Amino acid sequence: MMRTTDLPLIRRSRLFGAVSETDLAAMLATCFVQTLPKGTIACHQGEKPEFLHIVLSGRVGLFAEGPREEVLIEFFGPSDSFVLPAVMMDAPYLVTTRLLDEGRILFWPAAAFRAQVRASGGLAYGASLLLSRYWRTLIGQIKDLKLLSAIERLSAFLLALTPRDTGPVTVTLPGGRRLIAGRLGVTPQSLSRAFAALRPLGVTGSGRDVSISDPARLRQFGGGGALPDRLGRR
Amino acid sequence: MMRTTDLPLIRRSRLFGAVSETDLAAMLATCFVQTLPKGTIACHQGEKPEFLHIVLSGRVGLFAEGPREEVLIEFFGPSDSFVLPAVMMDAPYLVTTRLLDEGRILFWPAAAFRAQVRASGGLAYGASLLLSRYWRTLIGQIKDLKLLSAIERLSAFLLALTPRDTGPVTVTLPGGRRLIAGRLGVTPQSLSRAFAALRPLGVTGSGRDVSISDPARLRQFGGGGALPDRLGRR
DNA sequence: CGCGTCGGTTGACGTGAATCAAGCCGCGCC
DNA sequence: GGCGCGGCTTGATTCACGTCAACCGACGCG
Repeated sequence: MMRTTDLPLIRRSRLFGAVSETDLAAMLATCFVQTLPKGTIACHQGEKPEFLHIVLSGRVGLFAEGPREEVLIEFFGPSDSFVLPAVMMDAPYLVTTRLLDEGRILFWPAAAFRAQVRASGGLAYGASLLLSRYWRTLIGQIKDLKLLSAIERLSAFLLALTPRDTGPVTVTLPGGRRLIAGRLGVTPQSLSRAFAALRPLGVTGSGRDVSISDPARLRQFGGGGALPDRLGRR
Repeated sequence: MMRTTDLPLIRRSRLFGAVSETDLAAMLATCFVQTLPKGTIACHQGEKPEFLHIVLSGRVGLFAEGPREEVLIEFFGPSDSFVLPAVMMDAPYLVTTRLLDEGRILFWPAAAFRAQVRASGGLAYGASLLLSRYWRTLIGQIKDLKLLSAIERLSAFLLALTPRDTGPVTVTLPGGRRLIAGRLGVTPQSLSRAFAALRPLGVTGSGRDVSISDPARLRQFGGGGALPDRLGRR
């Protein structure tokens, strides 16, 4: 169930930055890996966690289910672990997680994880580092939601996808536009209009590919979006 | 600078739940406590952290500064530590923090904290627990922002302030209405209207005091707001 | 006392984004 | 080919919330 090619991916997660090889091997003894098809629901909002999940390949989305609709909160990519807070606290999931592509996921029994994070300082340190990064991405998102217009949020989001200090680029959206819309807190229609509004500023493309002719110009328009730490791929 | 009455408050923070008395004493050797007046800015958005701060008394607000305005993101109360993620990662503050009342604050030099969290598994474990709780409050807030109307958010916010399973109560808002408005992502005027809209549902009161005649009725109206873990006082 | 200030409320109006509703295009399938 | 379907765009209309502005009461102060 666990391949030799999985190990380097597992090692890369910040969770294990301060864990020795031998300790890591012992920890993984209770875990298993599964390849799951696109659309699989790994956690369901409201239920108690049975496993900590770590993404080895593919992408996963965190979805918030509301009384009327469901929106994406954040993407996770390889080497990210998700629902760590729920597992740590043994509290019900606040979100539903769904695979956005086919992907390989590491399953770590929740009780075993809690025991090990209490026993291993290195693992606990890794967890706090990981959670620190996640906190910052959420703070960035809240700032965007409260302070920026839809167009500015899209602009900031696109800029967060582009490498720093680059010329014209084309970036790949981490999902269909329906998903991006949820992530930005707007409807798909409004997202479409926002793209249209950015066209005069050099943003073009269709589907998952977006070209930005002049990132610097876009950046000065966006007023400086607040997404310094980004999750997902890489 | 540190009083004997401070110690119990320090102990109460989840940060130290798994730290022994003697270790705690050693950690606190590098720290100091200050009483600061209302309005003091403890951290300024964009700067690098010099200290980890822990609230011993009073309340602290996290503010996001945008291009046009500034809004409150979250409250912190006694036994909370703030800007922990920035200190952990030695990265610039994403927010500005300001004392909402006069308060006593523990200052813990950032470099010393980082060294100790790497050395002490108990401290790292406490940090990951604390950060887990914070993650959940932010997720709750994002869900509210994306899925609920202003009135529903106010309803959910008020309910998060009231004890579970209670009859008529009067709760105390953690700040003036201008602050609450920012926390809920609306303008003060809209907050005022939202209060007016909830009046028929049994929400009355002025200033910082709000009476709720029938929390159950309010709860079923709110569609189940998403703030299970609350920060701030207590 | 008169006066200014501040926090909050209320009203009239404007606007950004949601909603409703077509339309377009690429794709799989009978 | 003809057809249905899902993802995306576009237009017209509606609505929630922001904006501008007036007003009110509490408070502090000369």
